[in-house]
Amino acid sequence: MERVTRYSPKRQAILECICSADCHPSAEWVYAMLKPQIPDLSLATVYRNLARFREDGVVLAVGNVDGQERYDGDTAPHSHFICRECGKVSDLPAIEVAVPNMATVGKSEGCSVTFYGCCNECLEKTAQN
Amino acid sequence: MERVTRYSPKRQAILECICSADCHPSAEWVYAMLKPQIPDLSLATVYRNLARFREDGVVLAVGNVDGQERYDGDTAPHSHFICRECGKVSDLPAIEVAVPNMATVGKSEGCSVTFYGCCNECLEKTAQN
DNA sequence: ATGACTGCAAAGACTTTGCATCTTT
DNA sequence: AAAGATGCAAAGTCTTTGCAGTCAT
Repeated sequence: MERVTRYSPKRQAILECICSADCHPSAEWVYAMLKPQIPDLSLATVYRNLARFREDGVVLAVGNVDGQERYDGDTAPHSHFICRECGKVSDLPAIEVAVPNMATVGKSEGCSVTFYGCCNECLEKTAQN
Repeated sequence: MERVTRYSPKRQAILECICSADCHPSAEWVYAMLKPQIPDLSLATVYRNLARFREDGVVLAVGNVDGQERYDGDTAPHSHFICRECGKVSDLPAIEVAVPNMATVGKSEGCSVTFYGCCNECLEKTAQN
């Protein structure tokens, strides 16, 4: 009953694209990025593989920005900063988080720490006006 | 250029519903909850007011669970636990978070700490089988 | 009266899915 | 050959929006 995973150049390309990107890309972004090199790539394939990667824990979902889910190929623990103006997602160091009452609600398997605000680029733009 | 906010019994009901709920409801949930008491309530009205509340900071978006955004009427700082099995959202105490490199990326205006795992109810169900 | 609020239905946006075809093993 | 992977287009979901009627001030 084991599901076999076969090699696929497209899957490989999608994974490498996410892992080499430093922008925490969306499915659409990955698609747009690879389409020139792989003309017969389908957006559905990107979505299908992204879902697979997430199941396998190879990739993490960072959160929804302007309606699109953003992914991170870096699974090492760290936190994020999301700009409310331009939607840019930046990395921040990992933070030690521990909650006393955890046992009262359930068993934690992961934690996401996300800061929201205005990135430096957008702050500058605002200051200029 | 000021936008005036008029009184509306439906808006009032929606806000009270969210604030009195302890389940971090979705738009659909609020609608289903109020529909019996307010038969001519429209789902669009729930969405419109939810968006307004969020703009005004009266309500917070907790995150997307199974495709639906969940809201929290408690704006006091605290963290959340989301069960991957049943989607239940539970409250946890606030956590002190501070990141050294914050200034390198932008100006933080808020922070969200969310734990993911399996809630106690689901753990029990799994254990029984 | 004026402008805000709402219902309804249509439109939008993102993501998933069915099916025939192509690939990998 | 068997089963997985993909393209394409259709379908699904959640959410937003246009418009005309209703309501608060």
